Amino acid sequence: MGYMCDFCGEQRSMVYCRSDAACLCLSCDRNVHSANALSKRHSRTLVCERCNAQPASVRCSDERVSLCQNCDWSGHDGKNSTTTSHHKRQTINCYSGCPSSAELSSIWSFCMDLNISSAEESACEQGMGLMTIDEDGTGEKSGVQKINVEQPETSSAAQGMDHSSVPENSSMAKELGVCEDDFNGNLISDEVDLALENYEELFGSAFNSSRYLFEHGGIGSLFEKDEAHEGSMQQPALSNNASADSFMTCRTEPIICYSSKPAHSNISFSGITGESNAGDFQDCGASSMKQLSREPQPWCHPTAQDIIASSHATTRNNAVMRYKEKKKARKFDKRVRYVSRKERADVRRRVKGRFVKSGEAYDYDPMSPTRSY
DNA sequence: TCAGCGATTTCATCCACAAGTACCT
DNA sequence: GTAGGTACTTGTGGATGAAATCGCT
Repeated sequence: MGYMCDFCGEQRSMVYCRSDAACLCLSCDRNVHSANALSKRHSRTLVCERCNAQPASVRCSDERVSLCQNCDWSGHDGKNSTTTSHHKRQTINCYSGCPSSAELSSIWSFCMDLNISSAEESACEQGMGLMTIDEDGTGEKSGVQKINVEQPETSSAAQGMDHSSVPENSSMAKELGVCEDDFNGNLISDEVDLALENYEELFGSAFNSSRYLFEHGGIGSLFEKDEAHEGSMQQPALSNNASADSFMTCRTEPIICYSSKPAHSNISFSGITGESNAGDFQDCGASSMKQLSREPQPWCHPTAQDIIASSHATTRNNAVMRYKEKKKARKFDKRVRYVSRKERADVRRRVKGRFVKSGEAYDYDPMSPTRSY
């Protein structure tokens, strides 16, 4: 199972383009970003080798992996391991333009550590060799621009958010959109929507990988801190009285509302549109939750009431997280369903952004930015 | 604390037309 | 059941303006 290039789907993705929100192999990166002047300006960086979904911001020289901010936090926050927090980390610079692998090596001194197979490298290089790069005449071979990324704060500083900026508990819950159940205890979808958005804004890039979540202790691990803090097991749900601290200590967004009803019957996702297919619904829906609810949860205490309550809360939590993942993907990853139509639209002439009939006057031609009048 | 106002951001809309889909013969 | 023809629907991206939001007084 690899994390393949979003463009060719053949090579392993190495580079993350923020502008395109896409993970690309080196060859496609160079290919795509040599297409025009605008694409050349796209800021790219390595893709996180842990979650394979976010742009890497630091390189851990001890583990020899590139990590995004979230994975850096989770891996080096000193809570998982007292040793990892002392790992040496190096800022990963972004770049633009169309650098060769050699130039990338100059940008990233650790580039020699990258796990590029020789075959892959050669394939990429071969691909690069086939490309014609439109130089900008500055004498810079490929117009590569090195962009400094902000030095990530120390893990502890980053981890320990400035609580002074956090609203009061009640208002915090309101800020986060922690939903007030209606009289039936139902989750109000719009408020969930708001909650997730606000949470992302507050916490920066989201910790969005459920796979990672399960690999690192499962959902139960989310509440370990609460458990320790509270001294007793609480249901992993947050009521209106949920403390802000509990939000802050759970980066994995257990923004959920406890309901006495089965979770899957309460959640309606306003974000689901006509574009969503059946699989989308299933993905957010009850089937997986039913399955989860049958599975023993690690945090459950053996009272029947707790088991039922925790199970409901857990399924709801899981559903919200899955919904959040999907929403994030939907928000940042505009999906082109028909490439041919996109290609057509990309070359169409326009007047003030609107398509015009062929042969008529236009003020914008994507193929040659000239005017017909 | 609230209202008012300008600045900034977000989002829906428009356009032409090839491709996809549904229906009929 | 299959093939061909016709009519209708869908989906693309950039510019734009309306609406929402923000920040300041």
